[in-house]
Amino acid sequence: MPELPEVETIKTDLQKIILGKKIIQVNIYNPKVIREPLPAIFKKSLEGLSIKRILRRGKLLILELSNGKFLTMHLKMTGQLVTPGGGKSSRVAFVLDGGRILDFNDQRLFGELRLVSDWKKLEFVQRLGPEPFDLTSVDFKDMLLKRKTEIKPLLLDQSFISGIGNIYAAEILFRAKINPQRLARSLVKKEQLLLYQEIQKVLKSAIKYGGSSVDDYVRVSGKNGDYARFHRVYGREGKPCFVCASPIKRIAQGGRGTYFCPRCQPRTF
DNA sequence: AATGGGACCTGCGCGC
DNA sequence: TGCGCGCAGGTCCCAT
Repeated sequence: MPELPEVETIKTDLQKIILGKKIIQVNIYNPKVIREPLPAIFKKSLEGLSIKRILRRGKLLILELSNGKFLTMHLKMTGQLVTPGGGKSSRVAFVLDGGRILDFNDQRLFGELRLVSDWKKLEFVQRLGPEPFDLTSVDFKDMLLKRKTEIKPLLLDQSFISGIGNIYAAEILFRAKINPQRLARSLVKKEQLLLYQEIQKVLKSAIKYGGSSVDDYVRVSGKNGDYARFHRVYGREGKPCFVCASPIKRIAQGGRGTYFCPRCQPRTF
């Protein structure tokens, strides 16, 4: 799915298109993605409301509505928000005033839509760690020292830091020249700072280029994000490292693929 | 606290 | 062409 840069891109795309628009009709093609309230209530409550503000927290997208409630959307692995609608894996369609249709597509049905009175009270949100751009390097260093885990799975842990997913964890560690299996608390000061800086740089740059279209992710217009061409390791198993030409390696960590360059990111313990 | 496994789902690409 | 397997951007839940 969309990680922070993709959700941020969708947020700004949506702001240009649906801000202030009224939701005329909600068509539910697969009720599974509606987590609360019951689908019929969800539909009825939303119809007639307009969209006041669009926010993001971690990988969660939040639409503030004219009655003060919030529509939260988590795209998980394959969720998309696209207009015009009509996609084949459309699960919910929002018909807006003016006739525009915003589709929530989700091939794998992991995505979650909720209509709630306070998004900040969601358990999922309560557990989220800091936003990367709100975090200071001093705090980040402290956080690293407290953790005994391998650094790569830690970057994926949304209660540690929110918004980083499998692609950007790999890209960030490559640029910081840190082996993904290093223990968080084993990083020396210089590495801690470099990691902090690369988190900021990679995420900002990915936002600037509209995110990474690897599998399903597309922008609201249906067009691809443009950051994948800057990927240096993700999905490049066996291919030569752009820096040193050694083959990129893939290992499993916590059941997920990790890509890295064994030469640029050596295991120095 | 941390780690490992499986679950939730659908679809794609690969080797045979 | 068909089949079985591994894999996929995320998160939750359970067991150890």
